[in-house]
Amino acid sequence: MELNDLQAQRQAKLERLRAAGLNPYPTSSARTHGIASALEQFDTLAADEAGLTLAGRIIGARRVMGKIAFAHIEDGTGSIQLWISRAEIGDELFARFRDDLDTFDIIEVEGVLRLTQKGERSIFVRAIRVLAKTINPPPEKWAGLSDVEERHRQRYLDLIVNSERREVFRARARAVSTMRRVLDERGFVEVETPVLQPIYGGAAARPFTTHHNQLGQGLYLRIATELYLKRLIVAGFPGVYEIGKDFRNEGVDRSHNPEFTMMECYQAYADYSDMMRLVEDLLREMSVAVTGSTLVPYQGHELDFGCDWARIPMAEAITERTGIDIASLTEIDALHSAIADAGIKVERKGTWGKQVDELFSEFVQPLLVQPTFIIDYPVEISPLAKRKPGQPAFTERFEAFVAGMELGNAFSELNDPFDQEQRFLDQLKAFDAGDDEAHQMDADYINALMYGLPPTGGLGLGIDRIAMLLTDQPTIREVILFPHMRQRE
RNA sequence: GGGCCGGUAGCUCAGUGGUAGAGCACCUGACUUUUAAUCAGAGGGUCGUGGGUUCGAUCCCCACCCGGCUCACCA
Repeated sequence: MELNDLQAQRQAKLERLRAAGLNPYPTSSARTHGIASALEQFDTLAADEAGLTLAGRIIGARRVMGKIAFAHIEDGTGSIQLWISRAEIGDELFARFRDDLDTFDIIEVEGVLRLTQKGERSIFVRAIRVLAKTINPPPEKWAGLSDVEERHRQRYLDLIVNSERREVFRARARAVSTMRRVLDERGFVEVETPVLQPIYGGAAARPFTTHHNQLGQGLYLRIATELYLKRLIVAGFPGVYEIGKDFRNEGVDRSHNPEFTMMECYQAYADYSDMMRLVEDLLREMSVAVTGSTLVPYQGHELDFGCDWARIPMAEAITERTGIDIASLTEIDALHSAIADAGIKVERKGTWGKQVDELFSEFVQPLLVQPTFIIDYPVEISPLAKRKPGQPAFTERFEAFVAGMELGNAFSELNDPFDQEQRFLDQLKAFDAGDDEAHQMDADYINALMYGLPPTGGLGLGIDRIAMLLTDQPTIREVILFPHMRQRE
């Protein structure tokens, strides 16, 4: 291991500890209290002059004077000041604290709680022991670690130094546990389905590929859990859900990470309207659990998860923003002509469904700040959704939008095996025509449908994006502990 | 993938075609109530990587690597 000067100095201190017969990495701590609990009981413990042992990482500067020293330790529950008197602990231990310990070292102190003259709650130290000597020095005292790349690559250091960021991940955990609680209470069964799949499906995306050596089999990392979960509704579960990682081989930006966490749930004898109410309920409960309110600040907006979400048919939304009535322009050429006649600047797409999606993404989606359901998507871009009665070109599908971001996708699940087979065949044609995100044919899924899928409502929600909203973070990387980074030499 | 911006000490950042700078941190010394402790002193650099131009490149040119923003693509 090559060490720089600062690391070498710390290693030398470590060797001095060893030379003095001290183990710089002992097996356990004799801690009697967490710091937060010691502070809660401070008055009582201080009055009793009760001896206690605390442990933690030295944070901030050590303030060492000739015969007295101060420092703070932090243990994940809180932080407390150490008050170290040379007269109390003796010359040798005082010198060891001064000469062989550093900021970031993890130590254990025995002593009594006592207020300093300045009134700070402190532990008046009678003994010190090293629990883990650190080799790497801390970043700058005030600016801290601010380089975004380093914060993401060395998340552990980011979270040590910028300890308030730990709250973002605690909040994310509260959001997920709330989601689980709500789903569990409603009778959904949490299940786990394959990540390694011989056929991928359930979303429009390019997959990662991998390989099983012993079986000599090519495999995909799942892009969605959808088709396996619906097999379980066929199997007789009244409702199932899975919270797990999906993997999509696509670009990285402020709202996309190649691996991301998705919650998908399916409910027998329900439809997409039920899923809309479920989304409303989930986000309402999650926002309260995370922020204490249904009014959530996000990047200068105030999002309201307290009331019912707007429900706007996609065709209406597009007509309102562009003047183009996609419902009456059901051929690609007619749609292109209308776009040209209206003088609308938008990228030309090769198929009607993709063109509609493009109009929507360009002119409608960015405006959807408050929670909104866009409903009734074109069948062409919804190969797993049931057709809308009386409007066969559209489906009972919605996507949930907040702050211009798509949070989720849901539909009344297509359960007609013949229609489903035809949709897959259409997807294969699209794939052959160059749409590399088109679905594969999943014959086993068709076989499952042929045993009967009850009318089912299905929903997928992006957990990372919800975490962004509820913690007011501008990018998905700030709510992912270890976001994908290009490998560094 | 395109465009723009960036990479200099452990960290945060200045800077220049001619010996590489600051603050913090670190090290040495002083100091018995600090909390951005204070005071005095010292050390610390393949200036992202590789080429090129030049008497001389951290600086100019080219390529590449890594990142940020943005556009494209996408859930």
